[in-house]
Amino acid sequence: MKDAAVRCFARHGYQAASMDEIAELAGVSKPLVYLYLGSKEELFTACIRREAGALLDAVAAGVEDRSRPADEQLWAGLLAFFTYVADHPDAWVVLSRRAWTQGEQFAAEASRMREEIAGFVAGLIGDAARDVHGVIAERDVHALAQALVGSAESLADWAGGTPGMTAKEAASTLMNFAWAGLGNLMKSERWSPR
Amino acid sequence: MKDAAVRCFARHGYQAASMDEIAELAGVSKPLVYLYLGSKEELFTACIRREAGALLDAVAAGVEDRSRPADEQLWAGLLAFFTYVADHPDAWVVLSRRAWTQGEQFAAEASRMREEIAGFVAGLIGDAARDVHGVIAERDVHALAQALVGSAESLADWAGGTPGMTAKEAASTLMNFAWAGLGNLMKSERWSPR
Amino acid sequence: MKDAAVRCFARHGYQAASMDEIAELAGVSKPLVYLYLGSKEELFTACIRREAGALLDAVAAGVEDRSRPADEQLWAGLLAFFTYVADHPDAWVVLSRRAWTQGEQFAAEASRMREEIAGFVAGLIGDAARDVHGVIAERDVHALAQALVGSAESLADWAGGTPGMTAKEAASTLMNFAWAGLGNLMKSERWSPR
Amino acid sequence: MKDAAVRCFARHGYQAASMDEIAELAGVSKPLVYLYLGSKEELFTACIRREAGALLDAVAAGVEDRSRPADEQLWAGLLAFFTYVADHPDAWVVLSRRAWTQGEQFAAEASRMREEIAGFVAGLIGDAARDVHGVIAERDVHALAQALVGSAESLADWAGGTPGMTAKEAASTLMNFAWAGLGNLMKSERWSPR
DNA sequence: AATGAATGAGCCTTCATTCAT
DNA sequence: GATGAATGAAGGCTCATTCAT
Repeated sequence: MKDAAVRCFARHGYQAASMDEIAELAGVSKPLVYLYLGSKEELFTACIRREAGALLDAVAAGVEDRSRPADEQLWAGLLAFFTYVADHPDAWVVLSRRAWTQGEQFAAEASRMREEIAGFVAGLIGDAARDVHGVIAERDVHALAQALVGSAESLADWAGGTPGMTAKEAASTLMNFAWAGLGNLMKSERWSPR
Repeated sequence: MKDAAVRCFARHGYQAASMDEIAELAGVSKPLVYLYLGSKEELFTACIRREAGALLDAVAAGVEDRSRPADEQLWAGLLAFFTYVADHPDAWVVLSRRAWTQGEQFAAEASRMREEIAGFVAGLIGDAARDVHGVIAERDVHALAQALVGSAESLADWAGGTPGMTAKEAASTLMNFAWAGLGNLMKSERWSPR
Repeated sequence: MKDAAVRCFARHGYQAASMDEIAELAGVSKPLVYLYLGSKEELFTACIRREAGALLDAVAAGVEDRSRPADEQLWAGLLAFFTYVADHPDAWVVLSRRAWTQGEQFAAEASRMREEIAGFVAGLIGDAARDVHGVIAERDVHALAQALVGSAESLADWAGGTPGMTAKEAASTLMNFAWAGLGNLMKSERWSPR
Repeated sequence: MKDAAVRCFARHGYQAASMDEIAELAGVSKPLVYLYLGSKEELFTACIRREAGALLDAVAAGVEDRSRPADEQLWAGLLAFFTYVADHPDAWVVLSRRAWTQGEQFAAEASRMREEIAGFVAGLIGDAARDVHGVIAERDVHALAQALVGSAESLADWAGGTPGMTAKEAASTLMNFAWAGLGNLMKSERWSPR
């Protein structure tokens, strides 16, 4: 039943999705939806929470061991992320920033997940910096995490619309793109305008 | 009048924005809005088109000279982009992926702008590759462009919510993040899982 | 089970009372209510009938002997009425005119009880008239009965909301108010506009 | 438009009256009702307020001169009341206690009117008591006012359902019924159980 | 005998959209 | 050219009522 809701929300967005359609897609009557999931708001929140949890779990399961080298962790996390998103396109649509237009309360819900991922990535970047004895400002760490997460999101969207683009390929592209840049930053080899 | 519409759409999103509010904010009567801009859809499309054009113009003006070195062009473009976004937050809200309500046809409109920027970035990447006599697959070029654009979007959103974050700082962070990664890719120094 | 229904109907009125609440308050499941009492309408009708019967019985028991002098009968009846109403506020709420939702057929049900009481009162008035060899039109008898019943209802409601007002006090007030008026009417000492 | 609403509320009561029917009866579309009168609650409140005001005005106009003898004032007020009720049966249905089932907020509204009338009547009774140098407890005055108002309400309802019953007749019956009773009370000729 | 589970039907409310002026 | 006034259509939510067990 929540699956149907996620499908509808993914297709039309929160506002445009109608409870009628959700109920019909779920093959049940509307009052039943209200009986089990409460209002439309609660239903949406529940969907986001469930999907966010599943995505976080998938990534955590992929990373597996938080004591491995940072680059391996990042690689594993990216791979798990792209794989999950490829396998659950509707979930991704609901979670991605695209869906954040609707009312602050939902933004908060999905935003929490994003921040958790960004925080995890920021942790990795910090670890990596320590590994190479590099220095990097706290603020830069967060900005970089945002950039990395953003590029992952963007690539995920793009991969979703590009037939033949595998999760591994996307993860690989992003890893190459990001890791060298991060490495240089840590070694303080900064680019600067001439 | 379009300004009012952009403000409303930015504040509430497409669906939640009401024509009543737009008309009131514009200081005119509702029928006038319909007379000049047609339906709500057309109005939104027109807004997006206008704002997208302005953003593209700003970036183009920043880049200025398409014969300069690729890194300088990228830097100038990023700086122009972050500056414009900081100066026109409402426009950015409407243009950013956040506003791409599912199931609507406006996605196409904003998507066009995004693709134009991504194409420009892809061109830069190709140029840079040629400059260093590097090799890089066509598909990778596009994937990288998507990643870069995505990280720029993400950073723009994040900067919008982070007081004291200047456009220059954001551009600098992203430039450092991206340029080294691109450079390595071009030199075929790829990261690969052990 | 009917007790629960009466409580609910008294609290919320017919329309606003929900079968869910009634069933819950009765401590049984909803289908059981339907099994035993049929529809909501039938349930309400049954409640009214039961409460009306109980009220009538109480008054009849108070009057006791239909051969006593009319004033004693009236006094006894009033006292019994106010006592019963004070002791069963919910029953009174359901029976009183307040509950006669327009357009429903239950009006008939409660109305029957009211007419029975009014008829009894009318009989008393007729008896009293004969006692004093007075003359009084048939129509006047009924009008007076209505007036007396109405003032009793009104006083009952008022007493319900006035702490410290006893049944005896209410009955006494009404008896004084009514008896002299009736007496005068019977003696044809009518008030008429100057 | 409010007329239609009053008619509907009178026919079905607050809960059972539907905005659809009100709009249809008024010959306008439903949104128009909402535009002018707001929600169903506001509409009902407005109706009650209007009708209560009109009824109070009618009675006040009938009484005309507050310095006349109390019995004349009462007579004039009763006549005006019964006349108004006979001429505006729907208004009376909405105002009478029958309609008070629905939600406390409305009860308060109509109750205000009833208390105003009861207060006026109580004033008359007090005046009359002073005229005959009678003594009567404050509490009795209010109880009697309630009784009188109640009998008026009851008679009004009954007259509404009794063809050929004129307002004058009803007023006359009630005046006879009440005035002697009040007179006796003031002269302390109280009835008491043997 | 008793109930958890399910629904058809309807109501209040809103909003994009259009006439008549 | 501009608008006050009006509406068709649709959506969220509830409730009396009934099966299948």
